[in-house]
Amino acid sequence: MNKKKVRVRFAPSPTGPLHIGGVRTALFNYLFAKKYNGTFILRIEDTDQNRYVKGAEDYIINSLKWCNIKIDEGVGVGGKYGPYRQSERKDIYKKYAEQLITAGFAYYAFDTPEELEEMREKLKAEKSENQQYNFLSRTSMRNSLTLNPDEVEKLIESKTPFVIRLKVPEDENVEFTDVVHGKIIFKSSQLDDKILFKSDGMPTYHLANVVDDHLMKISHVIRGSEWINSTPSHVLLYKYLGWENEMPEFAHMPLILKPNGKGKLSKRDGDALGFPVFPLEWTNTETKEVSSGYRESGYFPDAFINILALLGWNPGTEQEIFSISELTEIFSLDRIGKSGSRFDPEKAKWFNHQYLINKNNTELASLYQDVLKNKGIEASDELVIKIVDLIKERASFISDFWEQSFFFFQKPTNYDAKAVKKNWKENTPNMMKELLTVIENIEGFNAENIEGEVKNYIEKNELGFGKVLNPLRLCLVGSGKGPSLFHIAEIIGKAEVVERINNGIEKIKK
RNA sequence: GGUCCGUUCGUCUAGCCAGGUCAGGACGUCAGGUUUUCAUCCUGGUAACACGGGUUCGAAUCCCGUACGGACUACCA
Repeated sequence: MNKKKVRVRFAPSPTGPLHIGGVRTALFNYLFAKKYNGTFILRIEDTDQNRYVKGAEDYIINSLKWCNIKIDEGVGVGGKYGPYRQSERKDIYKKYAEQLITAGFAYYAFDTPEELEEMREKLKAEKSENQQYNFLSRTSMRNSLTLNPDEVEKLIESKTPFVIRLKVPEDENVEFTDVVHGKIIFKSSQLDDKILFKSDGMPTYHLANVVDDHLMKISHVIRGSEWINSTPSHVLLYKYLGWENEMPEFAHMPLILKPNGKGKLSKRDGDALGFPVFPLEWTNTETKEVSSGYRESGYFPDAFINILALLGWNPGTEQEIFSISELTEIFSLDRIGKSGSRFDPEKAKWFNHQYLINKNNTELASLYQDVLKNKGIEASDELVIKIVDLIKERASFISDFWEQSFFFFQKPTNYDAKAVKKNWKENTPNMMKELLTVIENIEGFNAENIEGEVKNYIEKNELGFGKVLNPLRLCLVGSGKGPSLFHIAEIIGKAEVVERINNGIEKIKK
Protein backbone atom coordinates (compact mmCIF):
# COMPACT_ATOMS: atom_id res chain seq x y z
CA MET A 1 0.00 0.00 0.00
CA ASN A 2 1.25 3.45 -0.75
CA LYS A 3 2.00 5.88 2.00
CA LYS A 4 -0.38 8.71 1.21
CA LYS A 5 -2.74 9.71 3.95
CA VAL A 6 -5.83 7.58 4.07
CA ARG A 7 -8.96 9.53 3.26
CA VAL A 8 -12.07 7.57 2.39
CA ARG A 9 -15.62 8.59 1.76
CA PHE A 10 -19.03 7.09 2.09
CA ALA A 11 -21.09 8.69 -0.62
CA PRO A 12 -24.74 7.66 -0.59
CA SER A 13 -27.44 9.35 -2.59
CA PRO A 14 -30.40 10.48 -0.52
CA THR A 15 -33.00 8.51 -2.42
CA GLY A 16 -34.37 6.71 0.60
CA PRO A 17 -33.17 4.89 3.66
CA LEU A 18 -29.83 3.16 3.70
CA HIS A 19 -30.04 -0.59 3.55
CA ILE A 20 -27.68 -3.03 5.22
CA GLY A 21 -25.46 -3.14 2.15
CA GLY A 22 -25.02 0.60 2.36
CA VAL A 23 -24.29 0.42 6.06
CA ARG A 24 -21.70 -2.25 5.39
CA THR A 25 -20.03 -0.07 2.76
CA ALA A 26 -19.92 2.76 5.28
CA LEU A 27 -18.57 0.41 7.93
CA PHE A 28 -15.76 -0.94 5.76
CA ASN A 29 -14.75 2.58 4.80
CA TYR A 30 -14.82 3.61 8.43
CA LEU A 31 -12.83 0.61 9.65
CA PHE A 32 -10.24 1.10 6.96
CA ALA A 33 -9.89 4.79 7.83
CA LYS A 34 -9.50 4.10 11.54
CA LYS A 35 -7.03 1.31 10.98
CA TYR A 36 -4.69 3.69 9.19
CA ASN A 37 -5.44 6.78 11.27
CA GLY A 38 -7.22 8.21 8.31
CA THR A 39 -10.30 10.31 7.75
CA PHE A 40 -13.82 9.06 7.16
CA ILE A 41 -15.89 11.45 5.08
CA LEU A 42 -19.61 11.58 4.46
CA ARG A 43 -20.50 13.07 1.11
CA ILE A 44 -24.07 13.30 -0.07
CA GLU A 45 -24.54 12.61 -3.76
CA ASP A 46 -27.76 14.43 -4.46
CA THR A 47 -27.30 15.21 -8.13
CA ASP A 48 -30.57 13.58 -9.14
CA GLN A 49 -33.28 16.01 -8.19
CA ASN A 50 -36.02 13.67 -9.32
CA ARG A 51 -35.13 10.89 -6.96
CA TYR A 52 -34.40 13.07 -3.97
CA VAL A 53 -36.26 11.88 -0.88
CA LYS A 54 -36.86 14.23 1.98
CA GLY A 55 -35.56 12.90 5.26
CA ALA A 56 -33.17 10.47 3.64
CA GLU A 57 -30.11 12.52 4.51
CA ASP A 58 -31.08 12.70 8.17
CA TYR A 59 -31.83 9.01 8.08
CA ILE A 60 -28.34 8.28 6.79
CA ILE A 61 -26.70 10.40 9.46
CA ASN A 62 -28.84 8.92 12.21
CA SER A 63 -28.11 5.40 11.04
CA LEU A 64 -24.38 5.95 11.14
CA LYS A 65 -24.73 7.51 14.55
CA TRP A 66 -26.67 4.53 15.85
CA CYS A 67 -23.97 2.22 14.51
CA ASN A 68 -21.25 4.25 16.24
CA ILE A 69 -19.67 5.06 12.92
CA LYS A 70 -18.27 8.49 13.51
CA ILE A 71 -18.02 10.94 10.67
CA ASP A 72 -14.74 12.86 10.72
CA GLU A 73 -15.59 15.22 7.93
CA GLY A 74 -18.50 15.94 5.67
CA VAL A 75 -22.21 16.69 5.77
CA GLY A 76 -23.28 17.50 9.29
CA VAL A 77 -19.77 18.06 10.63
CA GLY A 78 -18.02 20.23 8.05
CA GLY A 79 -14.39 20.25 7.03
CA LYS A 80 -12.04 22.14 4.79
CA TYR A 81 -12.93 20.39 1.55
CA GLY A 82 -16.61 21.36 1.64
CA PRO A 83 -19.30 21.76 0.73
CA TYR A 84 -19.99 18.06 0.99
CA ARG A 85 -23.37 18.05 -0.68
CA GLN A 86 -22.96 17.74 -4.42
CA SER A 87 -25.94 19.92 -5.16
CA GLU A 88 -23.98 22.73 -3.53
CA ARG A 89 -20.97 22.17 -5.78
CA LYS A 90 -22.64 22.64 -9.15
CA ASP A 91 -20.30 25.36 -10.38
CA ILE A 92 -17.23 23.29 -9.67
CA TYR A 93 -18.35 20.49 -11.95
CA LYS A 94 -19.31 22.87 -14.69
CA LYS A 95 -15.81 24.23 -14.82
CA TYR A 96 -14.29 20.78 -15.26
CA ALA A 97 -16.83 19.75 -17.85
CA GLU A 98 -15.92 22.80 -19.89
CA GLN A 99 -12.25 22.09 -19.43
CA LEU A 100 -12.79 18.64 -20.90
CA ILE A 101 -14.58 20.07 -23.89
CA THR A 102 -11.82 22.57 -24.56
CA ALA A 103 -9.26 19.81 -24.38
CA GLY A 104 -11.27 17.69 -26.80
CA PHE A 105 -12.16 14.93 -24.33
CA ALA A 106 -15.83 15.74 -24.16
CA TYR A 107 -18.50 17.22 -26.41
CA TYR A 108 -21.96 18.74 -26.45
CA ALA A 109 -24.86 16.56 -27.51
CA PHE A 110 -28.26 17.93 -28.43
CA ASP A 111 -30.17 14.74 -29.10
CA THR A 112 -33.68 14.60 -27.77
CA PRO A 113 -34.97 11.58 -25.86
CA GLU A 114 -36.90 10.60 -28.98
CA GLU A 115 -33.80 10.74 -31.12
CA LEU A 116 -31.91 8.60 -28.64
CA GLU A 117 -34.70 6.10 -28.56
CA GLU A 118 -34.74 6.00 -32.34
CA MET A 119 -31.02 5.34 -32.46
CA ARG A 120 -31.31 2.45 -30.04
CA GLU A 121 -34.18 0.95 -31.96
CA LYS A 122 -32.27 1.20 -35.17
CA LEU A 123 -29.17 -0.44 -33.76
CA LYS A 124 -31.27 -3.15 -32.23
CA ALA A 125 -32.90 -3.85 -35.56
CA GLU A 126 -29.47 -4.08 -37.13
CA LYS A 127 -28.57 -6.65 -34.51
CA SER A 128 -25.70 -4.52 -33.40
CA GLU A 129 -23.59 -5.80 -30.50
CA ASN A 130 -24.86 -3.06 -28.28
CA GLN A 131 -27.04 -0.01 -28.53
CA GLN A 132 -24.76 2.51 -26.95
CA TYR A 133 -24.05 6.09 -27.66
CA ASN A 134 -20.39 5.44 -28.45
CA PHE A 135 -17.49 6.09 -30.80
CA LEU A 136 -19.54 4.64 -33.64
CA SER A 137 -23.04 5.91 -33.14
CA ARG A 138 -21.96 9.40 -32.13
CA THR A 139 -20.95 10.08 -35.72
CA SER A 140 -24.58 10.06 -36.79
CA MET A 141 -26.03 12.01 -33.90
CA ARG A 142 -26.53 15.71 -33.28
CA ASN A 143 -23.50 16.76 -31.30
CA SER A 144 -20.59 19.13 -31.44
CA LEU A 145 -18.57 16.45 -33.20
CA THR A 146 -20.90 16.26 -36.19
CA LEU A 147 -22.33 19.77 -36.28
CA ASN A 148 -20.23 22.68 -37.42
CA PRO A 149 -19.08 25.17 -34.76
CA ASP A 150 -21.51 27.92 -35.84
CA GLU A 151 -24.48 25.64 -35.48
CA VAL A 152 -23.31 24.48 -32.09
CA GLU A 153 -22.95 28.02 -30.89
CA LYS A 154 -26.37 28.93 -32.20
CA LEU A 155 -27.99 25.98 -30.47
CA ILE A 156 -26.36 26.83 -27.19
CA GLU A 157 -27.30 30.48 -27.46
CA SER A 158 -30.88 29.63 -28.25
CA LYS A 159 -30.98 27.63 -25.01
CA THR A 160 -31.45 24.31 -26.72
CA PRO A 161 -31.08 21.65 -24.04
CA PHE A 162 -27.80 19.80 -24.22
CA VAL A 163 -25.74 17.34 -22.31
CA ILE A 164 -21.98 16.96 -22.18
CA ARG A 165 -20.66 13.54 -23.05
CA LEU A 166 -17.30 11.90 -22.54
CA LYS A 167 -15.49 11.27 -25.80
CA VAL A 168 -14.32 7.72 -25.35
CA PRO A 169 -11.48 6.66 -27.66
CA GLU A 170 -12.20 4.02 -30.24
CA ASP A 171 -9.60 1.42 -29.51
CA GLU A 172 -7.69 1.49 -26.29
CA ASN A 173 -7.32 -0.76 -23.29
CA VAL A 174 -8.52 0.87 -20.12
CA GLU A 175 -7.31 -0.93 -17.05
CA PHE A 176 -7.12 -0.51 -13.33
CA THR A 177 -6.08 -2.61 -10.39
CA ASP A 178 -8.83 -3.37 -7.96
CA VAL A 179 -7.71 -4.15 -4.43
CA VAL A 180 -10.24 -6.95 -4.15
CA HIS A 181 -10.29 -8.37 -7.67
CA GLY A 182 -6.87 -7.58 -9.08
CA LYS A 183 -6.28 -6.24 -12.56
CA ILE A 184 -9.40 -5.53 -14.61
CA ILE A 185 -9.16 -4.63 -18.28
CA PHE A 186 -11.84 -3.11 -20.51
CA LYS A 187 -11.71 -2.34 -24.18
CA SER A 188 -12.68 1.26 -24.78
CA SER A 189 -14.73 0.20 -27.80
CA GLN A 190 -17.14 -1.40 -25.33
CA LEU A 191 -17.57 1.76 -23.31
CA ASP A 192 -20.29 4.28 -24.01
CA ASP A 193 -19.89 8.04 -24.16
CA LYS A 194 -21.20 8.61 -20.67
CA ILE A 195 -23.16 11.73 -19.95
CA LEU A 196 -21.05 13.91 -17.68
CA PHE A 197 -23.32 16.87 -17.40
CA LYS A 198 -27.08 16.77 -17.64
CA SER A 199 -29.33 19.26 -19.34
CA ASP A 200 -30.66 20.40 -15.96
CA GLY A 201 -27.25 21.81 -15.10
CA MET A 202 -26.31 19.00 -12.76
CA PRO A 203 -23.40 16.63 -13.24
CA THR A 204 -23.95 12.91 -13.30
CA TYR A 205 -22.45 10.61 -10.73
CA HIS A 206 -19.51 9.87 -12.99
CA LEU A 207 -18.22 13.41 -13.24
CA ALA A 208 -19.13 14.55 -9.75
CA ASN A 209 -17.63 11.47 -8.21
CA VAL A 210 -14.28 11.81 -9.92
CA VAL A 211 -14.04 15.55 -9.39
CA ASP A 212 -14.96 15.33 -5.73
CA ASP A 213 -12.75 12.37 -4.96
CA HIS A 214 -9.86 14.26 -6.44
CA LEU A 215 -10.62 17.59 -4.81
CA MET A 216 -11.28 15.95 -1.47
CA LYS A 217 -8.01 14.03 -1.76
CA ILE A 218 -9.66 10.64 -1.46
CA SER A 219 -7.04 7.92 -1.28
CA HIS A 220 -9.23 4.82 -1.57
CA VAL A 221 -12.59 4.33 -3.18
CA ILE A 222 -14.34 1.51 -1.35
CA ARG A 223 -17.75 0.87 -2.87
CA GLY A 224 -20.08 -1.88 -4.04
CA SER A 225 -19.14 -3.98 -7.03
CA GLU A 226 -22.06 -2.65 -9.04
CA TRP A 227 -19.61 0.14 -9.87
CA ILE A 228 -16.99 -2.02 -11.53
CA ASN A 229 -18.43 -1.50 -14.97
CA SER A 230 -18.35 2.26 -14.79
CA THR A 231 -14.89 2.46 -13.28
CA PRO A 232 -13.12 2.49 -16.68
CA SER A 233 -15.04 5.66 -17.54
CA HIS A 234 -13.82 7.13 -14.27
CA VAL A 235 -10.26 6.08 -15.04
CA LEU A 236 -10.53 7.87 -18.38
CA LEU A 237 -11.77 10.98 -16.59
CA TYR A 238 -8.83 10.99 -14.20
CA LYS A 239 -6.55 10.77 -17.18
CA TYR A 240 -8.25 13.51 -19.18
CA LEU A 241 -8.38 15.84 -16.22
CA GLY A 242 -4.66 15.34 -15.71
CA TRP A 243 -5.02 13.53 -12.41
CA GLU A 244 -3.87 10.12 -13.49
CA ASN A 245 -1.01 10.02 -11.04
CA GLU A 246 -3.18 10.84 -8.05
CA MET A 247 -5.94 8.43 -8.88
CA PRO A 248 -7.32 6.73 -5.77
CA GLU A 249 -7.13 2.99 -5.34
CA PHE A 250 -10.34 1.12 -5.99
CA ALA A 251 -11.79 -1.64 -3.86
CA HIS A 252 -15.07 -3.06 -5.08
CA MET A 253 -16.79 -5.15 -2.49
CA PRO A 254 -19.12 -8.02 -3.26
CA LEU A 255 -22.83 -7.45 -3.04
CA ILE A 256 -25.22 -8.61 -0.38
CA LEU A 257 -27.68 -10.96 -2.00
CA LYS A 258 -31.29 -11.77 -1.24
CA PRO A 259 -31.44 -14.82 1.03
CA ASN A 260 -34.02 -16.69 -0.96
CA GLY A 261 -32.47 -16.69 -4.33
CA LYS A 262 -31.57 -14.13 -6.79
CA GLY A 263 -30.22 -10.68 -7.12
CA LYS A 264 -28.74 -8.07 -4.90
CA LEU A 265 -30.59 -6.89 -1.89
CA SER A 266 -32.39 -3.65 -2.55
CA LYS A 267 -34.27 -0.98 -0.67
CA ARG A 268 -37.44 -2.13 -2.28
CA ASP A 269 -37.19 -5.45 -0.51
CA GLY A 270 -38.40 -3.66 2.61
CA ASP A 271 -39.93 -6.23 4.91
CA ALA A 272 -40.73 -8.76 2.20
CA LEU A 273 -37.79 -10.96 3.09
CA GLY A 274 -38.82 -11.70 6.65
CA PHE A 275 -36.04 -9.65 8.20
CA PRO A 276 -35.32 -5.94 8.21
CA VAL A 277 -33.16 -4.53 5.43
CA PHE A 278 -32.84 -1.15 7.12
CA PRO A 279 -30.85 -0.21 10.20
CA LEU A 280 -33.60 2.06 11.50
CA GLU A 281 -37.31 1.95 10.98
CA TRP A 282 -38.38 3.92 7.94
CA THR A 283 -41.71 5.33 6.92
CA ASN A 284 -42.14 5.84 3.21
CA THR A 285 -42.97 9.49 2.78
CA GLU A 286 -45.50 8.84 0.02
CA THR A 287 -47.14 5.52 0.76
CA LYS A 288 -46.74 5.83 4.54
CA GLU A 289 -45.64 2.23 4.47
CA VAL A 290 -43.45 1.37 7.45
CA SER A 291 -40.38 -0.81 7.05
CA SER A 292 -38.85 -2.26 10.16
CA GLY A 293 -35.34 -1.53 11.31
CA TYR A 294 -32.69 -3.45 13.21
CA ARG A 295 -32.81 -0.95 16.03
CA GLU A 296 -36.54 -1.36 16.49
CA SER A 297 -36.26 -5.13 16.14
CA GLY A 298 -34.09 -5.18 19.21
CA TYR A 299 -30.64 -5.56 17.72
CA PHE A 300 -27.82 -3.96 19.62
CA PRO A 301 -25.72 -1.65 17.48
CA ASP A 302 -22.51 -3.46 18.33
CA ALA A 303 -24.07 -6.79 17.40
CA PHE A 304 -25.41 -5.34 14.17
CA ILE A 305 -21.97 -4.01 13.27
CA ASN A 306 -20.41 -7.35 14.12
CA ILE A 307 -22.84 -9.17 11.83
CA LEU A 308 -22.20 -6.80 8.96
CA ALA A 309 -18.44 -6.86 9.38
CA LEU A 310 -18.39 -10.60 8.89
CA LEU A 311 -20.47 -10.45 5.74
CA GLY A 312 -17.96 -10.46 2.93
CA TRP A 313 -14.97 -10.01 5.20
CA ASN A 314 -13.30 -12.27 7.73
CA PRO A 315 -10.26 -11.98 9.95
CA GLY A 316 -8.80 -15.35 8.96
CA THR A 317 -9.04 -16.60 12.52
CA GLU A 318 -11.84 -18.45 14.26
CA GLN A 319 -12.92 -15.52 16.36
CA GLU A 320 -16.38 -14.27 15.51
CA ILE A 321 -17.26 -11.76 18.16
CA PHE A 322 -15.61 -8.40 17.66
CA SER A 323 -16.17 -4.98 19.12
CA ILE A 324 -15.97 -2.11 16.69
CA SER A 325 -12.64 -1.04 18.16
CA GLU A 326 -11.24 -4.54 17.75
CA LEU A 327 -12.42 -4.41 14.16
CA THR A 328 -10.58 -1.18 13.52
CA GLU A 329 -7.41 -2.92 14.69
CA ILE A 330 -7.59 -5.93 12.44
CA PHE A 331 -9.61 -4.87 9.42
CA SER A 332 -7.91 -5.13 6.07
CA LEU A 333 -9.04 -4.73 2.50
CA ASP A 334 -7.24 -7.83 1.31
CA ARG A 335 -9.43 -10.09 3.41
CA ILE A 336 -12.58 -8.95 1.65
CA GLY A 337 -14.06 -11.85 -0.28
CA LYS A 338 -14.80 -11.83 -3.97
CA SER A 339 -18.24 -13.40 -4.10
CA GLY A 340 -21.58 -12.09 -2.94
CA SER A 341 -23.05 -13.23 0.34
CA ARG A 342 -26.51 -13.91 1.56
CA PHE A 343 -27.64 -12.49 4.82
CA ASP A 344 -28.60 -15.18 7.33
CA PRO A 345 -31.25 -13.94 9.76
CA GLU A 346 -30.75 -16.99 12.01
CA LYS A 347 -27.12 -16.30 12.55
CA ALA A 348 -27.88 -12.63 13.06
CA LYS A 349 -30.12 -13.67 15.93
CA TRP A 350 -27.37 -15.77 17.41
CA PHE A 351 -25.00 -12.83 17.30
CA ASN A 352 -27.49 -10.68 19.15
CA HIS A 353 -27.92 -13.41 21.75
CA GLN A 354 -24.17 -13.45 22.33
CA TYR A 355 -24.16 -9.71 22.87
CA LEU A 356 -27.21 -9.85 25.08
CA ILE A 357 -25.85 -12.44 27.50
CA ASN A 358 -22.61 -10.52 27.76
CA LYS A 359 -24.25 -7.29 28.78
CA ASN A 360 -24.50 -6.52 32.44
CA ASN A 361 -27.81 -6.86 34.24
CA THR A 362 -28.10 -3.21 35.09
CA GLU A 363 -27.96 -2.19 31.45
CA LEU A 364 -30.40 -4.89 30.40
CA ALA A 365 -32.76 -4.03 33.23
CA SER A 366 -32.84 -0.41 32.22
CA LEU A 367 -33.73 -1.41 28.66
CA TYR A 368 -36.40 -3.73 29.94
CA GLN A 369 -37.82 -1.02 32.17
CA ASP A 370 -38.77 0.88 29.03
CA VAL A 371 -40.79 -2.09 27.84
CA LEU A 372 -42.44 -2.48 31.22
CA LYS A 373 -43.32 1.18 31.46
CA ASN A 374 -45.00 0.92 28.07
CA LYS A 375 -47.14 -1.83 29.49
CA GLY A 376 -47.97 0.31 32.47
CA ILE A 377 -45.99 -1.84 34.86
CA GLU A 378 -44.11 -0.24 37.73
CA ALA A 379 -41.26 -2.26 39.12
CA SER A 380 -38.18 -1.42 41.10
CA ASP A 381 -34.82 -1.54 39.36
CA GLU A 382 -33.67 -4.00 41.97
CA LEU A 383 -36.46 -6.40 41.08
CA VAL A 384 -35.99 -6.04 37.35
CA ILE A 385 -32.27 -6.70 37.66
CA LYS A 386 -33.03 -9.94 39.50
CA ILE A 387 -35.50 -10.99 36.82
CA VAL A 388 -33.21 -10.11 33.95
CA ASP A 389 -30.43 -12.14 35.49
CA LEU A 390 -32.73 -15.13 35.59
CA ILE A 391 -33.95 -14.92 32.01
CA LYS A 392 -31.26 -13.38 29.86
CA GLU A 393 -29.74 -16.70 28.84
CA ARG A 394 -33.08 -17.59 27.32
CA ALA A 395 -33.46 -14.51 25.13
CA SER A 396 -32.01 -13.14 21.93
CA PHE A 397 -33.66 -9.75 22.17
CA ILE A 398 -34.94 -7.44 24.86
CA SER A 399 -38.31 -7.99 23.24
CA ASP A 400 -38.12 -11.66 24.23
CA PHE A 401 -37.99 -10.67 27.88
CA TRP A 402 -41.69 -10.16 28.34
CA GLU A 403 -42.60 -13.61 27.12
CA GLN A 404 -39.95 -15.04 29.40
CA SER A 405 -40.98 -13.12 32.46
CA PHE A 406 -44.56 -11.85 32.31
CA PHE A 407 -45.49 -14.17 35.17
CA PHE A 408 -43.40 -12.13 37.55
CA PHE A 409 -45.74 -9.23 37.01
CA GLN A 410 -49.10 -10.83 36.58
CA LYS A 411 -50.89 -14.01 37.55
CA PRO A 412 -51.35 -16.60 34.86
CA THR A 413 -54.59 -15.90 33.02
CA ASN A 414 -54.85 -19.26 31.36
CA TYR A 415 -53.15 -22.59 31.70
CA ASP A 416 -51.40 -24.28 28.81
CA ALA A 417 -53.69 -27.14 27.79
CA LYS A 418 -50.93 -29.54 26.84
CA ALA A 419 -49.06 -29.03 30.07
CA VAL A 420 -52.28 -29.46 32.03
CA LYS A 421 -53.06 -32.70 30.30
CA LYS A 422 -49.61 -34.02 30.95
CA ASN A 423 -49.07 -32.90 34.51
CA TRP A 424 -52.38 -32.27 36.24
CA LYS A 425 -53.56 -35.65 37.50
CA GLU A 426 -56.47 -36.81 39.63
CA ASN A 427 -54.64 -36.52 42.92
CA THR A 428 -52.75 -33.35 42.04
CA PRO A 429 -55.14 -30.93 43.83
CA ASN A 430 -54.66 -32.83 47.08
CA MET A 431 -50.91 -32.74 46.66
CA MET A 432 -51.03 -29.03 46.04
CA LYS A 433 -53.06 -28.53 49.19
CA GLU A 434 -50.45 -30.38 51.21
CA LEU A 435 -47.72 -28.42 49.51
CA LEU A 436 -49.53 -25.23 50.41
CA THR A 437 -49.12 -25.98 54.11
CA VAL A 438 -45.45 -26.70 53.59
CA ILE A 439 -44.96 -23.41 51.80
CA GLU A 440 -46.93 -21.38 54.31
CA ASN A 441 -44.60 -22.58 57.03
CA ILE A 442 -41.35 -21.66 55.31
CA GLU A 443 -39.35 -19.12 57.28
CA GLY A 444 -37.05 -16.92 55.22
CA PHE A 445 -38.76 -17.21 51.86
CA ASN A 446 -35.78 -17.50 49.53
CA ALA A 447 -35.00 -19.90 46.71
CA GLU A 448 -32.67 -21.99 48.80
CA ASN A 449 -35.11 -22.52 51.67
CA ILE A 450 -38.04 -23.11 49.38
CA GLU A 451 -36.12 -25.69 47.43
CA GLY A 452 -35.04 -27.41 50.64
CA GLU A 453 -38.52 -27.58 52.11
CA VAL A 454 -40.30 -28.60 48.92
CA LYS A 455 -37.77 -31.31 48.16
CA ASN A 456 -38.01 -32.49 51.71
CA TYR A 457 -41.78 -32.81 51.33
CA ILE A 458 -41.40 -34.72 48.06
CA GLU A 459 -38.89 -37.16 49.47
CA LYS A 460 -40.78 -37.75 52.67
CA ASN A 461 -43.89 -38.69 50.71
CA GLU A 462 -41.96 -40.54 48.00
CA LEU A 463 -43.67 -38.56 45.28
CA GLY A 464 -41.06 -37.81 42.60
CA PHE A 465 -39.95 -34.34 41.57
CA GLY A 466 -41.83 -34.11 38.30
CA LYS A 467 -45.13 -35.09 39.87
CA VAL A 468 -45.04 -32.16 42.24
CA LEU A 469 -42.90 -29.56 40.57
CA ASN A 470 -44.61 -29.60 37.20
CA PRO A 471 -48.07 -28.87 38.60
CA LEU A 472 -46.56 -26.25 40.89
CA ARG A 473 -45.00 -24.57 37.87
CA LEU A 474 -48.36 -24.70 36.16
CA CYS A 475 -49.92 -22.85 39.08
CA LEU A 476 -47.24 -20.19 39.25
CA VAL A 477 -46.49 -19.65 35.56
CA GLY A 478 -49.40 -21.10 33.62
CA SER A 479 -47.25 -23.30 31.43
CA GLY A 480 -44.52 -25.88 31.50
CA LYS A 481 -41.73 -23.51 30.67
CA GLY A 482 -39.51 -21.06 32.41
CA PRO A 483 -36.52 -20.55 34.65
CA SER A 484 -35.88 -22.05 38.05
CA LEU A 485 -39.16 -22.51 39.87
CA PHE A 486 -37.71 -21.75 43.28
CA HIS A 487 -36.28 -18.47 42.11
CA ILE A 488 -39.61 -17.55 40.62
CA ALA A 489 -41.26 -18.31 43.92
CA GLU A 490 -38.75 -16.22 45.84
CA ILE A 491 -39.24 -13.23 43.56
CA ILE A 492 -43.03 -13.21 43.56
CA GLY A 493 -43.14 -13.83 47.30
CA LYS A 494 -44.94 -16.16 49.65
CA ALA A 495 -48.37 -14.54 49.60
CA GLU A 496 -48.47 -14.52 45.83
CA VAL A 497 -47.31 -18.15 45.64
CA VAL A 498 -50.05 -19.20 48.02
CA GLU A 499 -52.66 -17.31 46.08
CA ARG A 500 -51.56 -18.76 42.76
CA ILE A 501 -51.63 -22.29 44.12
CA ASN A 502 -55.14 -21.74 45.40
CA ASN A 503 -56.15 -20.34 42.02
CA GLY A 504 -54.66 -23.36 40.36
CA ILE A 505 -56.48 -25.83 42.55
CA GLU A 506 -59.68 -24.06 41.78
CA LYS A 507 -59.29 -23.31 38.08
CA ILE A 508 -57.22 -26.08 36.58
CA LYS A 509 -59.48 -28.90 35.56
CA LYS A 510 -58.54 -32.11 33.98
C1' G B 1 -27.68 -9.79 -26.65
C1' G B 2 -22.88 -7.26 -25.11
C1' U B 3 -19.19 -6.21 -21.29
C1' C B 4 -17.25 -7.24 -16.55
C1' C B 5 -17.23 -10.14 -12.03
C1' G B 6 -17.94 -14.58 -9.48
C1' U B 7 -18.66 -20.27 -8.03
C1' U B 8 -15.82 -24.70 -1.05
C1' C B 9 -21.24 -27.97 3.68
C1' G B 10 -28.52 -25.50 3.49
C1' U B 11 -26.05 -20.37 5.07
C1' C B 12 -21.48 -17.27 6.47
C1' U B 13 -16.66 -18.80 5.65
C1' A B 14 -10.96 -20.87 6.41
C1' G B 15 -7.66 -23.15 3.14
C1' C B 16 -5.97 -20.88 -2.98
C1' C B 17 -1.30 -16.04 -4.10
C1' A B 18 4.02 -19.51 -2.33
C1' G B 19 0.09 -27.57 -5.04
C1' G B 20 0.83 -32.77 -0.41
C1' U B 21 -4.73 -31.10 5.51
C1' C B 22 -9.10 -37.24 7.52
C1' A B 23 -10.95 -29.95 3.42
C1' G B 24 -11.17 -26.57 9.44
C1' G B 25 -14.67 -23.21 12.16
C1' A B 26 -19.49 -20.84 13.00
C1' C B 27 -25.02 -20.66 12.26
C1' G B 28 -28.78 -24.23 11.22
C1' U B 29 -30.17 -29.21 11.73
C1' C B 30 -30.08 -34.22 14.11
C1' A B 31 -28.76 -37.43 18.41
C1' G B 32 -27.18 -37.90 23.44
C1' G B 33 -26.16 -35.57 28.26
C1' U B 34 -27.45 -31.83 32.09
C1' U B 35 -32.32 -29.65 34.11
C1' U B 36 -38.60 -30.28 37.92
C1' U B 37 -40.03 -28.07 32.70
C1' C B 38 -38.76 -25.15 28.47
C1' A B 39 -34.63 -22.53 26.93
C1' U B 40 -29.49 -22.07 27.73
C1' C B 41 -25.25 -25.06 28.18
C1' C B 42 -21.99 -29.49 27.14
C1' U B 43 -20.69 -33.77 23.91
C1' G B 44 -21.15 -36.02 19.33
C1' G B 45 -23.08 -36.51 14.30
C1' U B 46 -24.66 -34.31 9.56
C1' A B 47 -23.17 -31.92 5.21
C1' A B 48 -19.16 -28.82 0.44
C1' C B 49 -14.26 -28.05 -3.31
C1' A B 50 -20.04 -26.46 -10.09
C1' C B 51 -18.47 -29.66 -14.37
C1' G B 52 -14.81 -31.32 -18.09
C1' G B 53 -9.96 -31.32 -19.80
C1' G B 54 -4.82 -30.30 -19.04
C1' U B 55 0.13 -29.45 -16.12
C1' U B 56 2.17 -32.50 -12.03
C1' C B 57 4.49 -38.18 -8.55
C1' G B 58 0.40 -35.33 -6.37
C1' A B 59 -4.77 -30.13 -7.83
C1' A B 60 -9.96 -27.13 -3.80
C1' U B 61 -5.20 -24.66 -4.84
C1' C B 62 -1.87 -23.50 -11.37
C1' C B 63 -3.78 -23.27 -16.89
C1' C B 64 -7.81 -23.80 -20.58
C1' G B 65 -12.84 -24.66 -21.70
C1' U B 66 -18.06 -25.37 -20.36
C1' A B 67 -22.14 -24.61 -17.24
C1' C B 68 -24.51 -21.76 -13.80
C1' G B 69 -25.16 -17.24 -11.02
C1' G B 70 -24.63 -11.96 -10.48
C1' A B 71 -23.65 -6.76 -11.76
C1' C B 72 -23.81 -3.14 -15.41
C1' U B 73 -25.80 -1.87 -20.07
C1' A B 74 -30.74 5.68 -18.10
C1' C B 75 -30.06 13.13 -19.03
C1' C B 76 -30.31 6.87 -11.56
C1' A B 77 -26.72 6.52 -8.23
